[in-house]
Amino acid sequence: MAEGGTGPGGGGESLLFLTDDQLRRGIEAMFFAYRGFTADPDRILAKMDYGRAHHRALHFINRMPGTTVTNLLAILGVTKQSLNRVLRSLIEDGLVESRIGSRDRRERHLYLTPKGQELERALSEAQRARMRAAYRAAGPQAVAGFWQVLEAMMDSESRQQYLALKDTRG
Amino acid sequence: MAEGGTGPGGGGESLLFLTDDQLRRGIEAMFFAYRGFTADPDRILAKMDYGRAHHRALHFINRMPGTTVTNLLAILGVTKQSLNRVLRSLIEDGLVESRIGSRDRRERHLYLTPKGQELERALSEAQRARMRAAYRAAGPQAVAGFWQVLEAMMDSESRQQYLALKDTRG
DNA sequence: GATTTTATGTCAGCCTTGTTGACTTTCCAA
DNA sequence: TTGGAAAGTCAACAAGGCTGACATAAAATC
Repeated sequence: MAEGGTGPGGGGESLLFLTDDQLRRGIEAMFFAYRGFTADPDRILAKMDYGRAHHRALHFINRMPGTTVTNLLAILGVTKQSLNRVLRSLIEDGLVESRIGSRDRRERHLYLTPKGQELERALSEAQRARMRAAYRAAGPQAVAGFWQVLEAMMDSESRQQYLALKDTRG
Repeated sequence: MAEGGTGPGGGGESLLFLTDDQLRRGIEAMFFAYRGFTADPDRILAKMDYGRAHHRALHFINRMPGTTVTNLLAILGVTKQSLNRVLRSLIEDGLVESRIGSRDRRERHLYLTPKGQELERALSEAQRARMRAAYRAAGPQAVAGFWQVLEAMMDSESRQQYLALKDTRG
């Protein structure tokens, strides 16, 4: 009882934040927060004939205009058959344009059309609004910690993809 | 250049952390981190005939022994048909026990059997191990910020459920 | 006591989004 | 010129969401 929040061994940092209860709290926070995170775009998508998979494709095509299908596959972590079904509907509906590569004509380079940009904008603005509110409520120091923990939670491959995108302007 | 991290207007807090780039960073961090968050239990579940839905049911039955079906429904946010499919297989396989309520005999109270506890333990330990590593890498201050932002991101109903669980011992 | 409401379970059917496997077409590069 | 990579397609399947309809038991209410 004498130690309070300063740590047991006097070794400097407290390890109280590593108890099973604190870990469980993080697990449940991730579960409930992710539900909120997806809720707003999901409502928009439900009105059209699209799902979360379409949103993810639109997001990353917007972030990496001209990306190839193979690259998108690696980022999304799904099979090409699964992605292809999504891409096909986006292309048919005129949201995504697929251009044959000039250097390597086997490759397809993906771009959002103006219509695709419009939907992407609506979806991401809904998501940004919630993120903005959360940032504002928590403050800049909390946001820095939020990034740190999430980054440390990623698989190394995801982390590399995340870091590669991090300093890229949208 | 002169302002650094102290903010533009001298109004106290910097608002640099609210730029669209910082919001986008949070969005992508959630996407990639959630993938890591579910990866380890998913690998265990894939060996058995279970999925993420079974994991979620096991988690919350473990956290709230004796909970009713209706309560679990509210927490998981799915339909009773969807939950029932999952519960039926867990009960058939002897991981979950469903006891008729003593006060209200319409209610079913749900408990993990020893076998269910064993699987839940394996799944949550995999998830805790990753969370522990992330906490350790980021440090206690970052963890506090991580909780704050996630909590602010939840819908109010989810937040109430989260807070109700937060101070409950497992 | 009769009626209504609540809690649960179940059947049927649908959708999205993931999977594997087999196969074709295109086309770069050795 | 031929092997193999990149892209796309078709078929089949599964998990896990959904809606709607319906059944049953028990509690609550009139």
